[in-house]
Amino acid sequence: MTGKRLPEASGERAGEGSSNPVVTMAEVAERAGVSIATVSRVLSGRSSVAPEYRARVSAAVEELSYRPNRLAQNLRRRSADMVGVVISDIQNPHFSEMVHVAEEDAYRRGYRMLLCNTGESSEKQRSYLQMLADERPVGVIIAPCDASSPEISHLIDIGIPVVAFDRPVKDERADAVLADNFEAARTAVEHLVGSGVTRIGYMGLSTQIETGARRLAGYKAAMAARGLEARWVDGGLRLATGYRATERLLREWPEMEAMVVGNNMLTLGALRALRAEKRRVPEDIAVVAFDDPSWAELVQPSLTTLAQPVRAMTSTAVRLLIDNIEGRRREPQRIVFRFTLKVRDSSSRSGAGDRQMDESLATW
Amino acid sequence: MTGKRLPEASGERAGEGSSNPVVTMAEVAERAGVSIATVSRVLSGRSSVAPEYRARVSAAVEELSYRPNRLAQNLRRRSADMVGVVISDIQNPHFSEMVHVAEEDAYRRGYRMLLCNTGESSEKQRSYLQMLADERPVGVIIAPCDASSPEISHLIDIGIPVVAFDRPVKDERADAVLADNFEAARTAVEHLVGSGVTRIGYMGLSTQIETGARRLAGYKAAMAARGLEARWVDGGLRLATGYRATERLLREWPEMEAMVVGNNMLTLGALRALRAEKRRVPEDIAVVAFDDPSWAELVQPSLTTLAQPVRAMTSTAVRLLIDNIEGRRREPQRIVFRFTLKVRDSSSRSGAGDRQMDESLATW
DNA sequence: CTGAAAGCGCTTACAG
DNA sequence: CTGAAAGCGCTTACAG
Repeated sequence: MTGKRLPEASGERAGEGSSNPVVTMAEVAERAGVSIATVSRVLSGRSSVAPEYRARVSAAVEELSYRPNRLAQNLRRRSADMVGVVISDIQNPHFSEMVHVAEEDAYRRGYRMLLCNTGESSEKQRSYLQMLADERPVGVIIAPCDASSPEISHLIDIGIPVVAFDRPVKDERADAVLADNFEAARTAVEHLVGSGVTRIGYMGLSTQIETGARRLAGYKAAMAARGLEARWVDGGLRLATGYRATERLLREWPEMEAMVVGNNMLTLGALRALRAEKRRVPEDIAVVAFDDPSWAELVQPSLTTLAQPVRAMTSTAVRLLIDNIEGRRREPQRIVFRFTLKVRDSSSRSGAGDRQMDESLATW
Repeated sequence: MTGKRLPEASGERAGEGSSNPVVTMAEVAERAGVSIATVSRVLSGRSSVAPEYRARVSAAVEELSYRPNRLAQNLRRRSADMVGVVISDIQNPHFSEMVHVAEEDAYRRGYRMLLCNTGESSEKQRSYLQMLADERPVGVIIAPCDASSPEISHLIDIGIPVVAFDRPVKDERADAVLADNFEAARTAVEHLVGSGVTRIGYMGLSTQIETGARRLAGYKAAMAARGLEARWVDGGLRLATGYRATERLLREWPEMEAMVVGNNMLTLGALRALRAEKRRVPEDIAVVAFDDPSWAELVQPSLTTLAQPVRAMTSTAVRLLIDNIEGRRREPQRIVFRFTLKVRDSSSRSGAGDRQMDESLATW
């Protein structure tokens, strides 16, 4: 020991009558008359401690309002008590709901949520995954915009389990919670065919995104199976691109009788375009849309949708992650959920007008 | 030194040819032939280091792909490189947008986002604030459902700055970024009066929430100033309660000609109730709604709204927080933004029908 | 400018 | 069951 040193800003008191805001385990130990190891053991509950000691420690913890320093625990345990959630767009109601449920479930199990929004940029995704590798969350749930970025494998390499949500990832060690987008698109086509139309177009989510690619594939397969001509446009990711894509589809295929729309943001664009082009729904064009946002019932006519069980999917993802974290490890799992077709007025060519009129006036 | 001990799971190699996944600062120091203090100094850039040493360290960092251990940094610095964001409902588009912008701004400045969703429960808010005190984020942005919970003051006591968003907090040491809800409600009333109606009701956000209380107060003041009778109902927080409150208001005041609605979730309920009661908008009831969600233009007729500058408000909140964190501290600030009235068809009693007909067909 | 050392506040293997 | 001590991987005041 060479020089005397000042204790660095040790426990600066709040000044007020209140107790010291930064109580340490050593102080608890002193008060309880035990070692800090014993305090730690009582708090963790993972080793047995004599009842008397246990009581004394509990009392001291109580009296001092002691709270363990998470930062120290994190360093020791080499991991932060957080779950990383990587999504592409928090403003998409699909992900808002997912984030809501994930946060709730994680919190209930003792973990916090670190939220990362990639905006569908591979660049940002890489940067976030790199950051997550540094922050050492206990696990990561990701709806990847780039399924094969090496940072995903790196997370798994360093022991951070990954669950893919909505969209698969390349690395086969990751769990995956998906929805059957292919089948859902097929269902939409079958429903429309069933209501008497055959010239069914598809205005889809960017096929750059796995979800978009699967939906398009399902649409094409269903049309082919029926011997119908498939015609589609790529609607990108946002309202504005959906609007323009819809215009294009209408221009290229004026005889179109129905359309399947690739997600809820695009639907906002599609509906505006249809209105601008003076196409009535469902009389001129029947519509079935992916996702089931809260306004689906409100628009006029109400919207037939393909709803994903987002709550169940998210809870499953969190559960898979935490099973993995807490050692109930198993083979990588891949769980696929089904969509539900919610038939409302936008897809019923016949009688829709009447039904509407029953429920409301012409305008509302 | 008493007993020999095993190095605890020291740097378990990945097995693959890849380099050791957990490189430490000591290894960088060794490789560069300097002390770890020097490595730290080079990396932090906060002290001057001889150019040659600097170069050697940089090279070693590069060669070993060294990344500092955040968990260790956090313990040393006594704070995690995160911003806590506490909101009431991520599924409300108002907060989705806020979270989106907050995350983006924070990330750009080098901080991550810890997201906490209280669901308007004071209980949950307390629990989250307690948790945040443990996690030691560099700062917290909160839209409080309980302005006076002592945990807010506790955060400030322990040196974590707090910025109130949307709704003020009791503790005067916190900054606040607010919108002028009182004035906005007044604007809505004036707009409706200007379009020729006088029997204007208010279906409002729960007055338990500061925002709701201010909006109601603004409505009442505006009505009083005009010598008009104010009649209102508390619409709670959600679509379903908004629906029922609207029904109640229509029953109690059948002569009502217009209504101001307290937020976007309630609006979904109000519009459904109006439709169920067969009241046409705007012919029977003109509507002005708080918030400007993406579907506002889509519903038929399009919705006149009071839009908050959410993006600017959020960026301001993040900036205030980070100024505080990075030492550009000043007196607590209180910044109030104004709403923008977006006049669309739902509030124009005269000519609305025609205008609509011009832009679209009867149904769409 | 540089290094040796203390210390952040915990957890846990070791010895008793 | 319990305590002393090492160690998690950094940052920084101190001495040179």
